[in-house]
Amino acid sequence: MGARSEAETAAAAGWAGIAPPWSPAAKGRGARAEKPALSREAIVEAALRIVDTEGLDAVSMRRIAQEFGTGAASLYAYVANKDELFDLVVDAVMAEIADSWPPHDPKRDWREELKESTRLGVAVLRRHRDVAKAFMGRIPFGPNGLRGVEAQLAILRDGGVPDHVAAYVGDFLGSYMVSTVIEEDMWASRFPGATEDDVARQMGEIRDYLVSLPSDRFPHVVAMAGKMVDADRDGPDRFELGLEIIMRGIASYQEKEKTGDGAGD
Amino acid sequence: MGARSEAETAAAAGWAGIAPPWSPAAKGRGARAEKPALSREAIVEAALRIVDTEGLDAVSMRRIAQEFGTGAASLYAYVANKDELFDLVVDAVMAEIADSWPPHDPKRDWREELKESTRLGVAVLRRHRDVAKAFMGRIPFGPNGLRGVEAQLAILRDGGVPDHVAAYVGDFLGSYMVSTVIEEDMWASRFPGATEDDVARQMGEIRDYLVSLPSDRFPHVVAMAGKMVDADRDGPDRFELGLEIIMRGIASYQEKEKTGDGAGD
DNA sequence: TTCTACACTCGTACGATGTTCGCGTCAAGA
DNA sequence: TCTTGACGCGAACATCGTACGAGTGTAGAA
Repeated sequence: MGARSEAETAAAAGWAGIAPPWSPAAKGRGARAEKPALSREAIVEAALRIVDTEGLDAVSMRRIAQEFGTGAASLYAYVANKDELFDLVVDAVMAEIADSWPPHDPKRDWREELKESTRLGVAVLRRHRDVAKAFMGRIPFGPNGLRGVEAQLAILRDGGVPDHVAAYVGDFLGSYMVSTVIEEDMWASRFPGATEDDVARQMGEIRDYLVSLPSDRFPHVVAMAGKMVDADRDGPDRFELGLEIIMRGIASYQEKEKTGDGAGD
Repeated sequence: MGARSEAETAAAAGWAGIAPPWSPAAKGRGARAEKPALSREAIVEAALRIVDTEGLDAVSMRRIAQEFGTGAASLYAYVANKDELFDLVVDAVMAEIADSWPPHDPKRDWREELKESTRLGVAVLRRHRDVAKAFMGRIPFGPNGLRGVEAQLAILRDGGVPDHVAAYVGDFLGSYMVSTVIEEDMWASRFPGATEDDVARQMGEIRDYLVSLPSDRFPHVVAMAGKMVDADRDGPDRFELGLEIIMRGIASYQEKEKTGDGAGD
């Protein structure tokens, strides 16, 4: 319990109905006062808020219910189970991502458009701590996920990328976004409560460990220890490098001018 | 309980010490008969065996202990906690992967070598059901993980790929392998107990759903539904396509001949 | 050979988790 | 005012990871 109003405390203690007349609870079921009433959207919002402040692992049905001053069972009237709830959370984040994208401009270079989309998407994921973990093993085919896919396909096809490549690249870039953020968050989440400095020191220790390996068996690892570990710090550079690698790879499939020739599948 | 010997059953029931003299348990601590004695390696082996037969989520400390006819508490003498155990499992799989790789041959094309490594790695991951999920958010810097990194770096650097690119590509390909297998397994794991046909039907339904979308708002998704969903079935093709995209991207960074000039970092 | 002390095993318990069941309460209709 | 039906949600269940400490077999000392 933290700072909570009397009304919330009353509701949380199960006083609904026997609350004193000056309590909002006395005004009837729907008038449960400041806290938003239970609903699918409100539950998803609350879940996302908890992700932002306490991390994905802190999201439990009880913890969400607590946000409404009630018990976990109440949530099951609006959500089938935790898995479905996470589907909704993922789609809510996909909405943020798709909303962050500028409208498709066929005159721009498709590589730049795609890069920018991916950058913006990663930015949204980063804003929500480790929500990226929830994306793993989930098909983003909710309504907002589809908006994102549609936008990506528009860029790719207008850019002259063959359909069978374009059909795959959406998933590919999605996975890349998610992996990127998960990996970035790894260091921090592995040592909960660690400060930036702690993380930096941890990475220093790992680099020292790599350097200390027998250089006859691990010559390349020893030689590259600095580049491998330090690179993890300035994530943007790594991320941009991967992005550029992917774009160049895709570009090599680009049909410079659209001939009627089908590449088959 | 499945088919188990009398000795195991006795041990499982907590009869250690009061077992009848003809029971193997009576022969003393070390002689617990057929079942391997508790040890770090044996625990990791058991965990991996459960992953293979029942999936990653079925791996609990109790379930592993059951494999030895004992309780969960006994495992903590060999393993600090479940997280460390999973580190060991991951490294054990990394050992399999690294062992599956042929020795580096500088005369071969580095792209082909790298592709083959990745293919073999994915094959190992696939063999262990959804063990790939355990790789997520884990740095593969165990002894065997390092062997793998070393091998990849050797291929890349000998191939003339600049160091700062090579340092990143190892992680990149690792993520790609893991994401690939997780995505492939997604369909199956989402509907536990589903047969191949069930999965195929599920995917058909999704394709139908995509086709049924309003084509004014989702023109590209509707047009590409077939290519997007069906492509999920023959994973190898998608996987190979991604592999080729990555290789072409990396190749664009390749220095054709090694000049003394350092690319800096 | 007997006794002592140590190291290790593992039953039990604790606090979490997701989910289900059904009691009890509230608000609308008769 | 009384009845009725819907639904909120407290309590319970099965499962999880993990800590603790009593009990056990073994090895070394006497």
